Amino acid sequence: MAFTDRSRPARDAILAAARRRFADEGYDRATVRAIAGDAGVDPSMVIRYFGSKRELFTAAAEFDLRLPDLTRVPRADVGRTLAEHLLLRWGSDDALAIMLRGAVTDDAAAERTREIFAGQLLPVVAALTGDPAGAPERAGLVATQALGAVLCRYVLRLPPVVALPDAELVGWLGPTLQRYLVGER
Amino acid sequence: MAFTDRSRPARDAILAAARRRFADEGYDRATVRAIAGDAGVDPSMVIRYFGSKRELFTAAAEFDLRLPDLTRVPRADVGRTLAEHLLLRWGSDDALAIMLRGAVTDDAAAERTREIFAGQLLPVVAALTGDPAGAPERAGLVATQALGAVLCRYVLRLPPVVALPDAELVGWLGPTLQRYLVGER
DNA sequence: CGCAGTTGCCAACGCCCGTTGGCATACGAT
DNA sequence: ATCGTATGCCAACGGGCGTTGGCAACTGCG
Repeated sequence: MAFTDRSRPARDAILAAARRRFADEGYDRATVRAIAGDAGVDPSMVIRYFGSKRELFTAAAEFDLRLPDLTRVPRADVGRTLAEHLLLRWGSDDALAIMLRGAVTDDAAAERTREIFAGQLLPVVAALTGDPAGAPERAGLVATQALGAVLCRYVLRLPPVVALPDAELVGWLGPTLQRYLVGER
Repeated sequence: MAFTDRSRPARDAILAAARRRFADEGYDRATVRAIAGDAGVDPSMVIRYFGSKRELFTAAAEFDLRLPDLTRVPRADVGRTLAEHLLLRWGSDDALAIMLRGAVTDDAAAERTREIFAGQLLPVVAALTGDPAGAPERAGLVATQALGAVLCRYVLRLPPVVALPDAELVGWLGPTLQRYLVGER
């Protein structure tokens, strides 16, 4: 069975609703029925169009972090540039919340997170550093600080971290990322 | 209804099994039935002794991070000391995994995390810094790095972060925490 | 026009969940 | 020894879940 353009609005609505629900509630709590309700669609259509709840999640968790090419910014600014990008772009988007909430809940989603890490963050770091052997380690360190910040700010909502203005947070995190990216070992 | 010492072994077994399950699977996936099975007990006993699944979680998530008194270590070593404590103590324990997995899944658990943050980490930081107004901000920053490291290492299991030896990880994270704790703003 | 195939809706299935109530059994205070 | 009560087990409940199959309505191609 194939799908025609006629069902595009429905499929798009389902995907949008799924992203919102998965981001807000995580994999387990976001129910197919609720997603269908948000999308104004029957639950059975969700299964028809996406196969299963898990496949729907996979489709919803497909995203491009669009990391900047750090080789094109002055070497002294790479930490700040990355921090800005992570907090401003990822913060406003649901992408990272989906990723975190899903990854913590679901093993398949955790695997997906590792893929995104290996496929998107690691290459950027590897291209930047003159230390190819140390690239995975450096990328991992960057992840600890970047994901930790997103976690505390957008998922746990720790009050002082939420209250901190973007610029100030970038001011703190930038040097940390700078050191992890290109600092001495 | 009160409980006698006779049921202590059962209650302890339930609590231990709950900690393991909540840490491994998060709040939603850890079922009362599975916990009871692990503890060698009927599911109904879990409810009888703890009231409900949520109350069981609350009991299981009750823990003391036993943060060191940083005012008793040389000021230059506070970052490294804290990093060591977080990774070595929290890493070997299930406590933080319960906290993270629960907090991401469940609103009540997220609130609990905020309480632990405010009740245990913040005072340590406040006692340390000469900058009382900046203490919450500094504690928040420490949380981003510390929880991020635990997240990447023990929950997401990012390979490079898992592979990094404890000592080396402490070597990277120590200076970061040092700057957040007592560095210039 | 006729027909194959997509769409949408409805009802239902089977499953597992947290939770409850009842009923023997074993204890411990009196 | 007796009795109140805590313990343990069993069976069941109501409910929500993901998923399935069938059936009407509509579409677009020949």
